Amino acid sequence: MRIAELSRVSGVPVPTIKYYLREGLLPAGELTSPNQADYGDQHLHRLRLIRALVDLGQVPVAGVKRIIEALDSDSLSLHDQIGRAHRAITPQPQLTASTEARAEAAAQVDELIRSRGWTVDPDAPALTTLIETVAAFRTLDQDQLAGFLDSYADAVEKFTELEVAAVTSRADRTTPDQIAESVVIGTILGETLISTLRLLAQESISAKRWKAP
Amino acid sequence: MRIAELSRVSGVPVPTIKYYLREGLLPAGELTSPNQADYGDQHLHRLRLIRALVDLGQVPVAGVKRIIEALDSDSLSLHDQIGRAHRAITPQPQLTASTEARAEAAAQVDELIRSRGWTVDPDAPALTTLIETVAAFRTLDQDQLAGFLDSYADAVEKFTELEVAAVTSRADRTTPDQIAESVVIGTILGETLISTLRLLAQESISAKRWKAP
DNA sequence: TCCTGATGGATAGTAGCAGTATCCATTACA
DNA sequence: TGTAATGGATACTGCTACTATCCATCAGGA
Repeated sequence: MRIAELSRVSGVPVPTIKYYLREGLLPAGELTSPNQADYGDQHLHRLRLIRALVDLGQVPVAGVKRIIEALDSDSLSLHDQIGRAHRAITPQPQLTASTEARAEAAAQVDELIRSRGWTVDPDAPALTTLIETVAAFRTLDQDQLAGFLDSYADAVEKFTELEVAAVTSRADRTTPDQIAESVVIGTILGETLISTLRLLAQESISAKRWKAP
Repeated sequence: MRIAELSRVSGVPVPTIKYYLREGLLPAGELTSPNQADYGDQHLHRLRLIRALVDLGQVPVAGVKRIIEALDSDSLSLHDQIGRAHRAITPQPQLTASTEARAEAAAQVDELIRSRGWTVDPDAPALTTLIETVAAFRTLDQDQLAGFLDSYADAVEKFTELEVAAVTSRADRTTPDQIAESVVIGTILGETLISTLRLLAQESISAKRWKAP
């Protein structure tokens, strides 16, 4: 398939495909002559993955690149592939909390992780964001929300169990590469799923409780 | 307090504060002379809210403005305030799915909402995103993840119950304005909380299951 | 064989976002 | 009384994610 057809089938404009090629998100097609290349199904698949991560997952292009590099490096263990994908999508936020608020929040988070027996790299960027967020709740006079941290963690563990089940339910039928891809898609698009479901659930409850008659 | 002190206390640079003033995110201080204005605690509080939404919640500045306008308009019912805040943070993604995939996904989502008895505005932008995401799962050969939609919704309802409890637990002690603000903070920072907790839970499980020995 | 239109590859340009920087005529206050 | 800060206006910057243009080929139909 040539680039025009790839563009037509995927719905991605040709200049954008060229841009993804330049950025190394998409592998080059097989050159059949100095100015003709052939693209296959794997290019279409990759392109769809890119668009899903960018459009739905709101992952920046540079992040998609890091994710793809992790997926493509078969020398990495699945755990390391997942770790890199996580790092690629965890924004390192501006540290905005006061030192005291952060220390308090860090203690609460540490206690949470300890009591749940989670194994977490102390350098995980998500940890910083979590601490900063808990601190923000307090700074914004929303201590009661910070108090629900443990219940939030309960519900989150449910998701994670679901996802592990979803991934392992196919483990016998797929290659490690496909498992890694499933995990990445589940992590990123799963978040979009959760947040939109949450919005809808909230809207529904809000309508029942507070809608003007 | 003058702008320099507001900057020092909040950690936000003076030019940025001026930018927020220009954009109407922050109300002007009270002018005590043509070139001196006085800022109070409500300015500091507002500034902290802005930074939390921007830095932690990843809400674009234009979205923060719409949220603040919703919070400030006391003519709106709580339900409408929440609705506007939701709209301000729901991105309208590029429609990327094929017509058939979208129709299938829409049917699944409709069925989900019907079976749960949710009251959802058919124009809710989150609905479009949800349908597009479910369609993307299928297009990316991850049908098994789409199949978990109902279980995801189960877990999401738990969050929403938690949040309603958190908000109403203070309802007798706060004004409607403060309830609306709590809901907004809970919605947006709550999402940050959920996604970082999810990342940590995944990392922990991934370490236990797949970490190279 | 000739011509039209597409292609790969390179380079340059653009729109939007979130600030930063600069300037100026005041004004606070040591 | 002079130095530093302020409100307000305008201009500039860095970054991201594309778009546009150009060009020397090259495929495929008339």
